[in-house]
Amino acid sequence: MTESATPRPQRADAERTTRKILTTADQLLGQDPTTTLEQIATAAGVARATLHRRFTSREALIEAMTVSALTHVNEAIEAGRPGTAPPLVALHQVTANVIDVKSGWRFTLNHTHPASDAVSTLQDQITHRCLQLLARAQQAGLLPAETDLSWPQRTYYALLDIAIHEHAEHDTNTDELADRVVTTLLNGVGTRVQQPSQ
Amino acid sequence: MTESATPRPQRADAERTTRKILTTADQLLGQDPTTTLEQIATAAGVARATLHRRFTSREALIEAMTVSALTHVNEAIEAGRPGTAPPLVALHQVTANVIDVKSGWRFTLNHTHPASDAVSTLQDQITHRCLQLLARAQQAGLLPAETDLSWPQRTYYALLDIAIHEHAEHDTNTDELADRVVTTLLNGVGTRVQQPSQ
DNA sequence: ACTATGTGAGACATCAACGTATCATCTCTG
DNA sequence: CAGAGATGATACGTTGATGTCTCACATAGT
Repeated sequence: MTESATPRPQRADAERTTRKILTTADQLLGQDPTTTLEQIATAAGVARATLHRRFTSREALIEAMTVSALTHVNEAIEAGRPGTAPPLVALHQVTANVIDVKSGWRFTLNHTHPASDAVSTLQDQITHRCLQLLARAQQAGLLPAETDLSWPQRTYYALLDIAIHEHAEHDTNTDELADRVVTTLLNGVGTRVQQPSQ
Repeated sequence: MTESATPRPQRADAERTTRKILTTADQLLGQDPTTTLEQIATAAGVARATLHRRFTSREALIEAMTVSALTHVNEAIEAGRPGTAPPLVALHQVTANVIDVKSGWRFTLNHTHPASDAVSTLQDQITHRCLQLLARAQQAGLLPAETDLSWPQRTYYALLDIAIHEHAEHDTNTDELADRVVTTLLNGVGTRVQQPSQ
């Protein structure tokens, strides 16, 4: 399912260039969404013409970035075995993997772009896997049985974002961050016992 | 401290226009950061020339938006008496107020702009008040004593963002959202509360 | 009612980003 | 090695956002 149906196999050379452009673009656009295509090309070490040869327009570039990023995230999630490993284990593993991958796609994955069909398919897959994992956690008694999972999901996403930020800024260890995310998700940041105030 | 040192008092008429431009700009830029000044002007019901008269450039507009938004947030926080009310009460009240205000400044408050001196002053005030509130919560035993407050702070911000999103999308009741934010912040979404054994 | 101030409409100039095309040169792939 | 493919450099045309200016008209504030 990876690249079985490619009509024209791209030259290895070119593929590297494409990847370089995509990652560089995310990096620059993350700092400033109005970054010029020329700036992106220069930073990627290619001529502006080359960038235009690959991506007919800015939109096309962002679309490609989105597809690439979502694909990587999907793979990262899948590598955590969210459907089979014990919920707590899967939760940690998936979290760690996603933190690593998402750190490289901070712009692409944060702004909600118009979403083509290819993109929304990938997004649905991610959402589905996430909800599946949370549901399994729920069945295992980690989450209250009657809870609507959308709030936990949003919370999980938000905590992931924090962790990704920390990861990118301070190079904090991924596993430590994953642990903090999972712990905070399940237990919050408060003290365990309800204290008699004062 | 509001407008004591204004050299030329703006006409009431004009002030309304200014406000309208600022809020409209946030709304449109939130949907698409590349929105044209002309689109903003049109949506605000003014001529493009008028917008240019008020704000010499796009940068100046965003700067003004930022100052305005941060000022409102500051007031919203202050209205929750974060320094004097009982921590849990203040936490809820501040949260509710901020949700309401921030809902109207989703673009401005989400992108980290270059930060002028005026802006960073306001940001510092906000950060300070937030940390002050969390520290009081910590002293009251709501947070573990030895914890570094930066993670709770980030978590709080993130949960606020979720709530604001919900508020803007589904018109969910502010107090309900504030409650959910505070509860999630302190307890997480897991089933941990009354489960001493098993 | 009078005046300073704000506004809309439109014309105008500018400029940077974008997109395309060409050609010489290089590099992969078989 | 040979040819197909990829790239860099450069030039060119187009477009749209931006910023400025003018003038007639409206509106607020007194």
